[in-house]
Amino acid sequence: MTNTTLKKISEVLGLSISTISRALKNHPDISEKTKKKVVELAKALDYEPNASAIQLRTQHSKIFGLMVPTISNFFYDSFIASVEEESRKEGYSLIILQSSNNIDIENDNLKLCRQNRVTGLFACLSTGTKDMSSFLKMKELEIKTIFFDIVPEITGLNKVCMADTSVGEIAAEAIIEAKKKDILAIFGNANLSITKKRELSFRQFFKLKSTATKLSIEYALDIENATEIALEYLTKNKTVDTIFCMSDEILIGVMKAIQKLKLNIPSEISVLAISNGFIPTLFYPPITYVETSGYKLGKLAFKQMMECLSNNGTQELAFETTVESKLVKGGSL
Amino acid sequence: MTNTTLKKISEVLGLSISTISRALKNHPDISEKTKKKVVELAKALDYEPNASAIQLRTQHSKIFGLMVPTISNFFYDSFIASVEEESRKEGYSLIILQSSNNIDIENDNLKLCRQNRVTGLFACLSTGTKDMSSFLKMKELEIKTIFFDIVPEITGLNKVCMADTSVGEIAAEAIIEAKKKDILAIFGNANLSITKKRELSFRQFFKLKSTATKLSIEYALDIENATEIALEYLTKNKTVDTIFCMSDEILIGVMKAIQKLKLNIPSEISVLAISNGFIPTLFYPPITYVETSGYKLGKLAFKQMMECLSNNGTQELAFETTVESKLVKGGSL
DNA sequence: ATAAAAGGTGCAAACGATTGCGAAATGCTT
DNA sequence: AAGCATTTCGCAATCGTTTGCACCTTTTAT
Repeated sequence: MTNTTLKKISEVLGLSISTISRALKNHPDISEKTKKKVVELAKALDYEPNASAIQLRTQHSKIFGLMVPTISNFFYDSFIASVEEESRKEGYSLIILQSSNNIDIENDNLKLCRQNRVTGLFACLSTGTKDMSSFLKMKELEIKTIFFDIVPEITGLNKVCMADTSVGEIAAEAIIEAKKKDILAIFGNANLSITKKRELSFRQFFKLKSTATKLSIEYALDIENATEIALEYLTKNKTVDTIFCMSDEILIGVMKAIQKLKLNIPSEISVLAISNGFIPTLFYPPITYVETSGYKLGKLAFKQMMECLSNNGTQELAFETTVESKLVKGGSL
Repeated sequence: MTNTTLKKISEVLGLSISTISRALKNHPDISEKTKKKVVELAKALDYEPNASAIQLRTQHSKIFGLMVPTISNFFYDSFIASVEEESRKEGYSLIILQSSNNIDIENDNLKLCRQNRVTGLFACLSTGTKDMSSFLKMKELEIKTIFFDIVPEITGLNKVCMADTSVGEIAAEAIIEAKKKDILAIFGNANLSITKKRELSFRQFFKLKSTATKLSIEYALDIENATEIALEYLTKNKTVDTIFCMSDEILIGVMKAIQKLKLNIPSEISVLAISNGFIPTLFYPPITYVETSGYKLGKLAFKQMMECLSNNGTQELAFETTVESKLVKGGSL
């Protein structure tokens, strides 16, 4: 029962609740003298406003939701960390949710967000999400949603992504510049738009700039699968001089194969990855990678969220923005 | 304005708000016929209770807070993922907070938890936390707090930890069994109780079981520092046959040194780590490690939280529980 | 037939804060 | 000293839900 409320303060001071409320908000109606008294007592009594009451009254929650397929992921955890930082600065709390790539859980999570009347939602779609109706329901409730990384294909929504097209091109350009001739490129889930974009731009850049390069494309389901693919190419087909990895998972799988075969990087095999930047530095020489920063994407997503919120009422804008990427040279290419 | 409330339902049905409320909660006072009508309309109107209103009325939030020094960490992210899973099952939401090892932020975060009237808090102390008063304030407000991983030294609090003593012993035992004779053991921040426990038990086990072993102890501040230390020992002092790493960070640093020197594992140098299990598998051969599972710790912490909550009122119990650990053999020892 | 006991429902207060509006108190003008 | 503006504050409704209590029907017992 140590909870201090406006009422308690008002009783002690013999003032009305509304006066206390206004004094604490520095309302011009209240005299400096009163304000001072109130603020001092509030501090002494450790007054902390009840968020539920405020939310109920103002219909405004100071809470954001953030849903990812999984928290344990180099990209997402830095994204989360980034958004959390900004949220705190703005006085918002963050409710974190994992969908585990399960559509039922995803919907449950959305419901939780609605029940908590979150002000906004940062959402990364789970792999299998086709039906966007739950998300559209958020829109009806005026819960601003920013989609990131894995985003719906329909238009008219707020989305932030890595500039996947340029990511593919940067990677291809780096390989061509290094004069590599026989490339094994391993991509992830072929159904995701992110994979499609990266692969298409990667391929097209080669077609455009270097006809002399041999390009083998494979898709890996997980780390083990990437290892298998790499092992097969590296043992059977000894001509491959470079392996391109679309993600950290694939890089990890490929590196297992390379270490197992005790191949020297880059003299015997070159490696290039698309990565958040952590995994590539675990190896020696560090792997050269095209940076896709969850941290930067988080900052962008947050910025966009704040714009959505400030742009309140007027017209319903929807942006699609991207984070540009760059090549970070290690010693593997 | 698509928000359905009890009031709206009551108006449509010509019943009172209280009847709707009770019908939806399956209260025995309400007739089956009425219940059916209400439930159906609620579904049709997509009724979703307003969490703020419920919290305000019941003084009970269905929200947990979870604070870690940083989200981007193999151990913490799996801990978070684990707690999130359980929370969802129980209908709780999770507010995630990072302290960034900054005491001011830590206090801000605690304040956020208080304002949101979280039901419980999972807290991992930041490195510099000496003053526990903010945490004790939580206790006054009857916010159940479970400390994990890095916990306060004072007693009478709920704590869950890895069984750090046995972790040290398991590691020492594995090294002795492998008949290693010249060990470099690198630990982390020497001020943390977790470091002290692990080091002490590690040391004592050697003193007890193997007097013939040479043991060099060092402390690394970060990844780079670990690399430096390892490089120095491995180049100057060629007799070291095993490196023990207290954490993933240190393992990463050490592996950089080993890869740089192109030393063969385990023929030229053996490695043993304490780890969550992810990093060790990135290398070939996989590193042998003593498992400290953030996932398991999360499950334990959650269980303890639920016990705290159910044990409501009666007596104020405080438990200190631990997760046992085990050796996971790779090929590095 | 009548009183008592269920059964079904509604009233109204409460949770803690915000806010439009009105009222009292003060100061100023002439 | 009377009138008016300004400053300072309180009243009361409201947000959506829960819940103790009272009320009105039925049914059941006598």
